[in-house]
Amino acid sequence: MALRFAILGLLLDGPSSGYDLARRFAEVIGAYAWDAKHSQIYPELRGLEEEGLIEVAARGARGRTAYRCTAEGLAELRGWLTTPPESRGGVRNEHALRLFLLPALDHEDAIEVLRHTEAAATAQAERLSQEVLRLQEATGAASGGPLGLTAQYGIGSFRATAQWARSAMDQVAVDARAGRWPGDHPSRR
Amino acid sequence: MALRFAILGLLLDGPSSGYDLARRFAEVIGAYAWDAKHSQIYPELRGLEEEGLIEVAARGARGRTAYRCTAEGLAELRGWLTTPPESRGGVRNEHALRLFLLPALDHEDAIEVLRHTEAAATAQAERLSQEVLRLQEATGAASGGPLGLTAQYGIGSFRATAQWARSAMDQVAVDARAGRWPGDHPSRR
DNA sequence: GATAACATGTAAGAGGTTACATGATTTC
DNA sequence: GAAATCATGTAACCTCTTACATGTTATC
Repeated sequence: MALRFAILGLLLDGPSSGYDLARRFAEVIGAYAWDAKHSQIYPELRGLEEEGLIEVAARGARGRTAYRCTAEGLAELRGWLTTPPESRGGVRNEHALRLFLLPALDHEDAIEVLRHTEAAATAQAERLSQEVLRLQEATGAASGGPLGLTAQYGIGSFRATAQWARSAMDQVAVDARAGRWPGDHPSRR
Repeated sequence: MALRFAILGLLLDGPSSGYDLARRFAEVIGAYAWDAKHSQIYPELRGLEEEGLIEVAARGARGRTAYRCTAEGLAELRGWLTTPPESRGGVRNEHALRLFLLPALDHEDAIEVLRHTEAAATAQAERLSQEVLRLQEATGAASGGPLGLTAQYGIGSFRATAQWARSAMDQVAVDARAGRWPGDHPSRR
């Protein structure tokens, strides 16, 4: 379901071909919010056109077909955005899973993994901060535009992760000293 | 790939049947880290057994088959945990996507959505805080055990989201007053 | 004896990835 | 003219969800 709305949203920035969309997924949004390959995009575009949510805006060389979002498409997207996701069921977050499984490692390895987590999250937050500055300059908007807002969200998440990792290292060390770290006793689990 | 490691990790807490695992996914871990249904779990258990990563620990009434993690299974899990995810490609986060698409809404609806986001994130953080307190009491560990650590991670993420949403509301308001909010001008996009 | 909970299984289909495949145009 | 890039398509395969299906044991 989400893919079609991602496409509708991207088409609001101007007519795009499947090829254009694939590039924007791969180069930009794929790193922040949602990813998709061309093999998924082209069939979806056909579906969206059949439903009247997008229409052909132009045909160019090499069989290029650019689409635009119709009024119906915009209405559909707005409807989806203003309906809160029912959710509450079924997180599927590999990062969180890895953290949850950390007690399978002995405390030294666990701390090592947390060190990596902390370093990676800090680096990501740093990278996005640069990105936001660049976007604010480029757009002139306080938010740095839609990408700026999303990037700011990413910064907050990564900083929270880094902070959590530091605190978790301490807690693992404390538990390990007290002989309470599960991964140090694989036999009696 | 992740499912098999989730199962191996769960089996470290003691022998479990597919039914037991399904319940733990549905009632606990599914809300924090990873979810799976029994229709996925049973075939995976068969695969893991064929590969020697788990073995039958007991057979009980009603065809119940409990498995335990073998030494090979633990080694496999530890290998996966200590190998950093290559990632860098292909986020698939519906929440982030929704935030990214926010500029498709007029500024009033966008702020309304952000208000919801803020309220929901705050409530989740609150709920998890209670949970951590409970886990710390129950386990006697500073971390509150593996679930406690994962829950703390969740708290940090939700607080970051709530904070971001407050800041985003301000920025949308500023951009809207300056006539720079894209969703207020659907025609000239 | 009925009902709830335990326990496992299969099948159809959506969503997604990787790989294979093809051809047109631009650029050097 | 070769190579890179543009541009689209298909097929096999994996993961996951939903629904259908079946039988057993405990509890009231």
